[in-house]
Amino acid sequence: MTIAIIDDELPMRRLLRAGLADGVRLVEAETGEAGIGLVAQENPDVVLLDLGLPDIDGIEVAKRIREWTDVPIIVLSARGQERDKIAALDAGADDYLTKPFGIGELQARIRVTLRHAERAKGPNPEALFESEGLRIDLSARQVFVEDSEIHLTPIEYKLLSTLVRHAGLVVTHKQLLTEVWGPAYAYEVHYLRVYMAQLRHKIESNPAQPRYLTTETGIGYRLRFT
Amino acid sequence: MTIAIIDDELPMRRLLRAGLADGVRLVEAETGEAGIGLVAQENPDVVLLDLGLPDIDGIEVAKRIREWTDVPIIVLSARGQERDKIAALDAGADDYLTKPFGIGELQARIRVTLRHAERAKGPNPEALFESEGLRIDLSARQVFVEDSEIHLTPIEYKLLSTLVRHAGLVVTHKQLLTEVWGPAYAYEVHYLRVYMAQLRHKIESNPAQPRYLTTETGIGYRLRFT
DNA sequence: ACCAATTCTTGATGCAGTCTTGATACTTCC
DNA sequence: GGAAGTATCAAGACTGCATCAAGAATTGGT
Repeated sequence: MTIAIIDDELPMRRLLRAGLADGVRLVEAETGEAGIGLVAQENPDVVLLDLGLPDIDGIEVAKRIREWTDVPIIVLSARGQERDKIAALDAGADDYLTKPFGIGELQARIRVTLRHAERAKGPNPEALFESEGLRIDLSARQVFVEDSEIHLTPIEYKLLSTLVRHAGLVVTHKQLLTEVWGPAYAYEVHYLRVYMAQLRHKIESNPAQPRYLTTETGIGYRLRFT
Repeated sequence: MTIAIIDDELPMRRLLRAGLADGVRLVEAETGEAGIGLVAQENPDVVLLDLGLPDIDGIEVAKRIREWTDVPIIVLSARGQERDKIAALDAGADDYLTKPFGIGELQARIRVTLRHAERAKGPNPEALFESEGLRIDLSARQVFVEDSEIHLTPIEYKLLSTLVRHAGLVVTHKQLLTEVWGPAYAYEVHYLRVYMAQLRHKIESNPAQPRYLTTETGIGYRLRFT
């Protein structure tokens, strides 16, 4: 069992260390960026996240982590405002505790998330797609073609990452549109065509005969493995 | 979407009705026993549970519900003691809000539980037909013949998947036509002939003497196992 | 707060793949 | 042997796809 702590305050980390030490491996980060990297590297079972980080906002950290993993995130924050809680929970957090909190309650809430994880566990989605000349790292938000990094616009990246999360499977037009542009755009198939063309130009060596981003006529698109 | 409320205080139930009314069906019970029956009967998507019930304790209600279902339980309680929270969470509750709480926070926490439930449903089981040289994976929308993938057009695929869903059984002309082309085409048997021929050419090694896609003269077609 | 650069949206066009339809030959059962 | 049901082939109609390009909106830097 591994628990990741993303918090810049040493006293809080000490408290957590003292309260969680039994048979658990703790890994810690003091900034948002470091925290995201830590989660990507350690693949912990639970993430304890403070909102008041020195670099990026905790909400943003939660969103970034949610881009590639469903690991339980429990927010520990001094902010008790309702709008902070709602924002954090909707950003992908699984629970929200206001400081100060009892360590026993935190332990109980960790047990709840583990119970959920136990029930939900299946083929965990890979945070990395790698195939010959193409490498896509969802946790680092980086795409490499033949070992050189490629710049993608936000929509291009979101579209590609959606395909990566379902790598090998057909993803329907509707599914892509709702996940990338939102439910209101579920039938704007033209957008997909434009952006698939752009992605192919950036990723494929011969965009007219794609190796990776293949068309499933009448259905959607697919990211092929080989 | 159905939400079950187990609470004996009318003002609280009124508050919840007002705050959750949008497109949600609310079912209510005032006692623990009635609440357990309600959950069993209505099979709600979320249960909101008060701990201070007139008959049995809320903790006990949570345990009883957990004996047969994983439906999300959110405890709403006036008791703010840590030991109550721990007891409730360990009894099977998924979240614990202390009264008074903001209705917005409750809505957000309900969204979290629904997210979890969505994820726990997981990939649909047994969407796979496999027999000697033929493999059909409905979830990936892929068809393999002798380990090499076969490309099917949308109608071809829909037709084959309909046969797969009734693998081994005879599927009538009418049934196939209504499921693939729609009710308006229920008697266009000619379409079936054309597409069955195409499917056989793609799937059978000897289309004139089909091993898998067999004709049931006057009735329909069948996908044989061996 | 402004300007420049990037990114997003939208329309138009040619093309490829898919569907529909008709004609014809074959098979099976009575 | 005839009739109903079935298989096959092929061409035109049609839908869906790729691509280019220009104006609108947004973003980032000063």
